[in-house]
Amino acid sequence: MCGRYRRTTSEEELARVYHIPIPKQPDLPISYNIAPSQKVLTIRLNPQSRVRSLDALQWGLIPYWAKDPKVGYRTINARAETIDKAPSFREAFAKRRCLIPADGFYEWRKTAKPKLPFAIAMKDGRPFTFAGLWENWKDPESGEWLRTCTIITGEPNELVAQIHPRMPVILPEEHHAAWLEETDDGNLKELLIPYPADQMRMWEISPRVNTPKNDDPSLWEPFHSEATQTKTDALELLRE
DNA sequence: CCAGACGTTGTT
DNA sequence: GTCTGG
DNA sequence: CCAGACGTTGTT
DNA sequence: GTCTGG
Repeated sequence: MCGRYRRTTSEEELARVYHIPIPKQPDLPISYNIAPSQKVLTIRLNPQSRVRSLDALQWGLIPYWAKDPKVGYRTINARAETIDKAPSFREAFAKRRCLIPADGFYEWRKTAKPKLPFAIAMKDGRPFTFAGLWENWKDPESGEWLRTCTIITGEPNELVAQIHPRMPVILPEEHHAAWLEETDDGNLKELLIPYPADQMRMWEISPRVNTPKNDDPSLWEPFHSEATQTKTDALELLRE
């Protein structure tokens, strides 16, 4: 699902676009290939000060009651369909929601052999935000606090459905304020729907993206594998 | 009662 | 096959 | 998400 | 922490 994405918009620019004052900044580097377990840039709302902030959280949510932080390896995504029931996510869904800025994400078409990676982004190239949840977890051994997050996934739109049965939930700006509140008006689950396909584009990219060690702008370049050069159905994928 | 799970993906 | 690391 | 490891003993 | 299974 959503296990890899790109964020090359600076923190300064994101702060401007999403109305975030920046007394302090996480100073996370931009990346063309962000992977689970890494620290990722998030937007949260301080319920006391009513101010939005940019924060670095580790990707892979660890519930506060977990005994072992390794559960974070399996909680990089939360299913929208069950997010209000799943023990690992329901409390975070009720009280600890966040936004995760990106300007593209990657999905693999696995019905082909070998699997083929694709990039998905907005047609206008602007950044957007995934719907996310966050948690604090205290390491019982060291007493250290770990701050973690997860990206919510749901049904794909018609564009992404061509290659993959799931996609991350992207929230339009009109819903940011409600999502970031500490309270739930009871309708938040209704926001977790596929982002309109007509505003997005998708293209095949090089399998160099497969390893997060490769982290450079060339990952964004269109690429045509032998499989897509020879298979009619794959070529149709690339048509608008 | 205690023990054990608590998650997602995709399955050509 | 399953888990860890990035 | 994918890639890569997956083990033990005993310690210059 | 809370729920399910035995």
